[in-house]
Amino acid sequence: MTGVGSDVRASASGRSALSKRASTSRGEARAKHPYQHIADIVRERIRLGAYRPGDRLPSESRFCSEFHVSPMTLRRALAVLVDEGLVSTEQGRGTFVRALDLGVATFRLHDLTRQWMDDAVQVRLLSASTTRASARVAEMLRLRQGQRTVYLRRLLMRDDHPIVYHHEHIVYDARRPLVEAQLQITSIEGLLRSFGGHGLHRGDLRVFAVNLDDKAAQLLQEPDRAAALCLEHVFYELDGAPVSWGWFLCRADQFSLETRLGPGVTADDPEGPWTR
Amino acid sequence: MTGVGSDVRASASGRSALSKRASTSRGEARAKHPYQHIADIVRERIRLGAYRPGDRLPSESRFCSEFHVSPMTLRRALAVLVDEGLVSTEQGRGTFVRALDLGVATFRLHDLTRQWMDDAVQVRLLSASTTRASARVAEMLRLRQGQRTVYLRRLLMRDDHPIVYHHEHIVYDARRPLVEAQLQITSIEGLLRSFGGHGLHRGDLRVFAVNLDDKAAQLLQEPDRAAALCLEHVFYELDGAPVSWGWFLCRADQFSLETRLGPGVTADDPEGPWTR
DNA sequence: TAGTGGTCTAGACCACTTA
DNA sequence: AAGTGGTCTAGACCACTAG
Repeated sequence: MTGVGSDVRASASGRSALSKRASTSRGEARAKHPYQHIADIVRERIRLGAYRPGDRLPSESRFCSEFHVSPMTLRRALAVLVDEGLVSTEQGRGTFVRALDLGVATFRLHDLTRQWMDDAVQVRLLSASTTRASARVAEMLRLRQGQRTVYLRRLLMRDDHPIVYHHEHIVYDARRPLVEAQLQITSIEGLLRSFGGHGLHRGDLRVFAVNLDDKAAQLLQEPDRAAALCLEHVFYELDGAPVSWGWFLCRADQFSLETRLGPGVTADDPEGPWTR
Repeated sequence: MTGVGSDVRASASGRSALSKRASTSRGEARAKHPYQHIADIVRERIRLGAYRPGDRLPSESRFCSEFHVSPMTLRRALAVLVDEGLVSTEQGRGTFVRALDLGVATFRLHDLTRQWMDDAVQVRLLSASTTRASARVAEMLRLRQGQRTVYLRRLLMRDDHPIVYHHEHIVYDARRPLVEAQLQITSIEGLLRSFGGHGLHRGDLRVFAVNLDDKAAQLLQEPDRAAALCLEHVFYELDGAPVSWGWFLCRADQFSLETRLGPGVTADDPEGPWTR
């Protein structure tokens, strides 16, 4: 298939008079841009072991010659692989295939949230009350102890089963309709959007494991002290003042963060059936 | 400070005869590349609210005029902000400031591993034995039940306190010195590198919360059923065959994944002290 | 049709590494 | 000094969106 593949331009875009874009004539085979095509080829070579971890790749100028593209385009292609964590570059030395390294893995919170972005998921407001900031809340929201805050508790349900328990302390500010707006929320989209929708501008997030206390366990229909994934958040206003501090407690059996290291499988090529 | 800042070139590199690089003469003030400088300026404008969530940014050509750089350079600058999740681009429509969105947050595993990459952390091999694959192990490693595997258990200690418990099933293969090499490992660097060092090429990772069973709890000196952050891994050979399946069980009080949403604070500007 | 972002060219000079 | 990656230019054409 993609195999050797020199002269990328001929098979993709390029302004070379012939071929505005390959095969738009029959609407098949999504045309690839040269940089994507090159990235795919090099990734495939890494996957197949033509370039092995620690190896230095051919220099950029060599690649330019091989693929008949300009330096900028070749560079763009390599940037894709750098971005994927597959290779790393060192000025003056070269571009190297990275060995498997746990450290470079990244997880997207999207993987978590899309699990509760389902339409079947409903938001149930458990309680909403104004309170006086405890010492801890005051510290997190940079208030003086005893100042007014609003305390919200919500339960996210799917098919009448609880999956996430959320609670949150919000600085009380009569000028801002933040709280009123939050009380209206009954959908997940609304909940997630609400954080960004009202002047909130920055946030700090933290994911860790917790044991559910008896109240939370009961709400989530889990055994007492069951483990849960906790997503803690603090949101800030434009001027840097914290306005919200809260936690999403996610049932451990429903939520995880996943990712892949190394060259992914680009196309078909189902890489197995493996049974030794 | 960075403020308005038109004509980025004059204050940074550029080939404009004058100024090879600003202020190399007294070795102060790390010179910025134009694209970095522009990204900083635009990020600052977002942070200060000059461009607000949902707003369309000036078009690329306008920015080019303002900063006196070429389209490619301007584009590079915006790419930085796209990468940070601060703005998003839509072909034919424009570039927009993103509202706060939980979904786009990313966590780096590096944040986890650097917490145990400390020199003070030691690796203790608890046991190493050849076993026959159970149904579950066989399924994960794509073996037939009863085939030979190696089972390793390790404890990571800091200051004589256990922080991570790792165990792992490895396909037994006399040709490969993988297991032998793993047995030698006494440092963290060695452990993390070992995954990449022996032909392993790809991996799937998963992070979730678990309750420690009594053995694990005892080893980690935690109460029974304490919550822990579990990092599960499966590593594959070049040809796609799985060779290792294991878990890092991390004490919940020692490990978390953290990240920030929205425009970070670029330079000084300590954005506080906040007490209302 | 005008305006926007997306890609690409064919060079150039720079900073860094290695011999 | 030679070779490598890093940045930049001053345009060009394309695909997409919206009036």
